[in-house]
Amino acid sequence: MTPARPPGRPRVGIDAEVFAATLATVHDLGYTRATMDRIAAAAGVAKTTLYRRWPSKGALIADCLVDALGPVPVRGVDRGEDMATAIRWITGKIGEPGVGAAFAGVFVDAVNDSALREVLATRLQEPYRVALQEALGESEQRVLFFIDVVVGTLLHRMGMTGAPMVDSDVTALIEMIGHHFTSD
Amino acid sequence: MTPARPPGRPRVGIDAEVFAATLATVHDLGYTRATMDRIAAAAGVAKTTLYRRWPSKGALIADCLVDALGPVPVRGVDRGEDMATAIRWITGKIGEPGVGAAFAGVFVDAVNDSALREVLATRLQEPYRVALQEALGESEQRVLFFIDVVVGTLLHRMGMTGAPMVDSDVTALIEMIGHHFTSD
DNA sequence: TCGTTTCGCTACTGACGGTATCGAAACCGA
DNA sequence: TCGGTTTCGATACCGTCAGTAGCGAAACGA
Repeated sequence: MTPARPPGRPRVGIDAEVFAATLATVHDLGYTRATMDRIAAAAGVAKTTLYRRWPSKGALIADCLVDALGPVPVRGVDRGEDMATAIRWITGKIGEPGVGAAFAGVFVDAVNDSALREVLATRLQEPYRVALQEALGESEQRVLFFIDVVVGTLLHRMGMTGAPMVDSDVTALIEMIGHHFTSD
Repeated sequence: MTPARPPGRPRVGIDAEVFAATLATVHDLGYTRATMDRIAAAAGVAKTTLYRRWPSKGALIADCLVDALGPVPVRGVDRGEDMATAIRWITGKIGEPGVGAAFAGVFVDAVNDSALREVLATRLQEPYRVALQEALGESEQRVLFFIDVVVGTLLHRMGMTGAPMVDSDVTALIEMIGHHFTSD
């Protein structure tokens, strides 16, 4: 049932090394200084190889984030618990080295790049929107609002101060949102 | 008491035209394509003149935003009313042509530019933080949290969809925040 | 008219995203 | 061992854009 391996030189597992090198470079130098040349050098790969696998820097970062984030850990039994879990999960992820800076950087790039915005909306936001809609039993509009508030708040703090949000504010965020989504 | 006019060619009111040209260019072409050459051309001014008055593109955009936003219209009598007023005010401003894109663009630039982040924090956020602290009678931490939630949410929606937040979601944001800040 | 300051213009540098080309490496099947 | 196929590496290159240098001219006050 496994498709026959195509002939030619195989695509060895370069993605993992590229993703790691991308996050490390972004963590060290920031999003704008993390050039494709530097990422390629850090991964021990030619720059042309990057462009053979990803159409643009934004697409590489987006895929890197998809890989770094993984699925949202919700179980679908208790709505309030799932919301708190999701908020603490994404807070922790954004606090990981390079993830927050990469997130904010690609998000900014997307503001004036409709193609990248499409990539971001479909590859990043869409899976989490669907998962949260099922787990929380909320409408699409309310889940999108939930994502806007959580991610927007965390990224704004990250962009303004350069550091992730402190725990007491995360707790306040959880209480505020939880109260809003359970008061009806 | 007015300081004697210095000799030499006077600095005529170029700022207003430059700010208008900046917002118009950003509105037409987006943040990244709004190059300093294009802004200068739209303002009928040489590019070198821009760099004589602002040290970088980010600083120009930041000053342009300060000019476009103006003071926050709070009166300091009713806390809930002032919060709703402030939220609707910044929502409307971000929805104005070019303001939202400029805001998101300079915010992204600032993520990896500590100098620009300093400019943004002091020239943009600081005055509003002080005004809101006085009007709302809240601590610095809670006002900064308030700003993170409001601006972050609006910018995230703007960046993800390319359009400002619809009115029903703005109302939900006001209710959620108002409830959170008056429940103790 | 002279001194001072700002402006416009042209040309330039350096960095970066992205592309083109060509030869070599890595695999499969025969 | 030997072609066929595909991917990779290296180098060179283009276009764009932020930011700078230098010079002459314009706009004032005295």
